[in-house]
Order: sequence, then structure tokens, then C-alpha cells
Amino acid sequence: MGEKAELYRFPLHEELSVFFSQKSNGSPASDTSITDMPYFNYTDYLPGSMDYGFAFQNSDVKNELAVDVTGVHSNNLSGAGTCPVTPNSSISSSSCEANGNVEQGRYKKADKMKLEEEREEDKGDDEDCDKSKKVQKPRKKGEKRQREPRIAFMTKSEVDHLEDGYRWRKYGQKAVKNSPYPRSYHRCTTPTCTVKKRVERSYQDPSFVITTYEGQHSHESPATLRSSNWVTTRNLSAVAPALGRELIMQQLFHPMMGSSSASHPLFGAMENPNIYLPSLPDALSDVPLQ
DNA sequence: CGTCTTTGACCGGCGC
DNA sequence: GCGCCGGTCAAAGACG
Repeated sequence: MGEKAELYRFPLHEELSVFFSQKSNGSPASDTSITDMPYFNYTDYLPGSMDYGFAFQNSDVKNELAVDVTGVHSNNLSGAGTCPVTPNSSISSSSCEANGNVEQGRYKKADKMKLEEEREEDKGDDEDCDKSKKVQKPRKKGEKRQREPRIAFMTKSEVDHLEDGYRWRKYGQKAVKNSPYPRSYHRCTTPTCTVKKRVERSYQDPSFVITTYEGQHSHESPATLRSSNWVTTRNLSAVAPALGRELIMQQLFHPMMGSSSASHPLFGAMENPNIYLPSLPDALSDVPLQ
């Protein structure tokens, strides 16, 4: 693939403390104000009406963290997240590609079956719908579309689609209002998995890619399945950023999950005892990590 | 030939 | 009610 995403190191405890303590109580925990951090922006960072909760990036320390809290306030806190890993981490891209094949050849058939099943379910209600029109999954009247919780990442990268260990199928692309860069829509290719991902480039700083995950994987990442040694002490430093980021997300969205997050399907790699789990600011968690 | 991407059309939600 | 906009569908084409 030849992807050239820049590798980010996970924010240090202090750095995160600054961020989150300010976010939570409005007063900086140290001399470093979050507003002093380059590239920092709240919601106005993104074009269109993407509803991110906040976004954070610090060009000096080369880290990035963005969290979307959309849907968190809703009744469903069941979870969201994936396992993004920047492509040029020491995880070999070849292993990622090989792992990708796990799902190949399964998508189309299964997906079609899934779609047909869904349609079958709705048939009763829609018997008299105009069949000549394109069929979008009909919803019952008055039934509001439920949005899964979303999580957004900003990553400095030359390539739009970052390898994250999962396989995605692109199903749409739209021009973004006020932005020269289009937004692309992807779905996880695993048949039973409903996770979606949107990818767009920041119009303010085109070197940044904004990736938004929606939903929760119902399976492990093909990459983690493929190799239990996916994360070792050798490549730990490179993988830690993504894992730590995941952990942050997890803690943000699921303060009660605590240690159980380590066995969450989304975080299979965390089961590896070699992984260092950075401690998190107290504000993030009610439950100790380990 | 199977899989994936592209792309125009369609749908629903929302603001006016 | 109307128009705008984000999100999705699915046919057609590209690709390996």
C-alpha cells in the first residue's frame, strides 16, 4: 500500500492531564494551557456539520486525540471503538495485508444475505412500496434513526485510509460543504459487523486526516486474530500510541468498564501482558485500570 | 470471475 | 411545504 502516515506517540500522562483536567473543570492543571497548544481547536476544526465533541492535537509532541461524544448522551452506552494503528508503526504492513485476506471472499455473499434478511424483515410493512424506486432500508414511521456513538481521530497522514487492522468496504463518497476534500464512507466487511467509518481530510490543514468510527466491532481485528504476538516488547513503543488512545476512548465512554476493557473484543491486543497500559488521569476513570 | 470502487440518485432529518 | 444536506444504495466499471 505504501502508506506514509506519520507515527504519533501517545500523549504523556501530564499532557493528558492538562487536557482533561481543563476539559472537566475548566481550570488548567499546570502552566500549560490547552489553548497554548498549537493546532488546538474545538468543534470549529471540522467542515460541514460533523458533530465532534472536541478535537485535540499538539504538533510539538506529535500526538493526536480526538473524541466524538455524539450519541454518548443517548441511552446506548454499549460502546464504540476500534483499534487504529498507524501504518508505519513497527507492525509490519505485510502482516496486516495478509491478515486482511481472512475476510476476503466472504463479504459479498454474506453481505447480500444480510441485506436480504433485513429486507425480508421489513417486507410486511413495505409490500406496497414503489418497487421501481431504489430501495433504501425503510424505517417505520415515527421511528427515529438511532445513531451509534462515534469516535473521531485526527491523524497526520499523506494517505486518506489508514490501516487499522480491520477490513473496510467503501460504500459512498460525498463532497463536504466548505471543503475541497470529499468525505468517504466505509463499512466493516465482516458480515455481522455494523461498524462504519468516515474518512475525510481537514480543510484547514490538509495534512490531517479525520477518521470517524461509528459503532462497535462484533469481532476481533483480523490483525490481532492472526498473531497473538502482534504486540511485543520490541514494537511496543510504536503500538502503544494506538492502544493508549483506545484506552482513553474506552475510559471516556465507559468509565465503568475498567479492567474489563482489556478483554473487550475491540482490544484483543491488550490481553498481551507485554503491553504497557499508560495510567490515565483520574478524571477519566472511576475504576482503576488493573 | 470475484471483489472493490465510483458515482448519481434517493431518502430522511432538520431548519426556515 | 420546501430546500438543503448528510448518509446510503446499487448499478456500472475497474482491477487483479
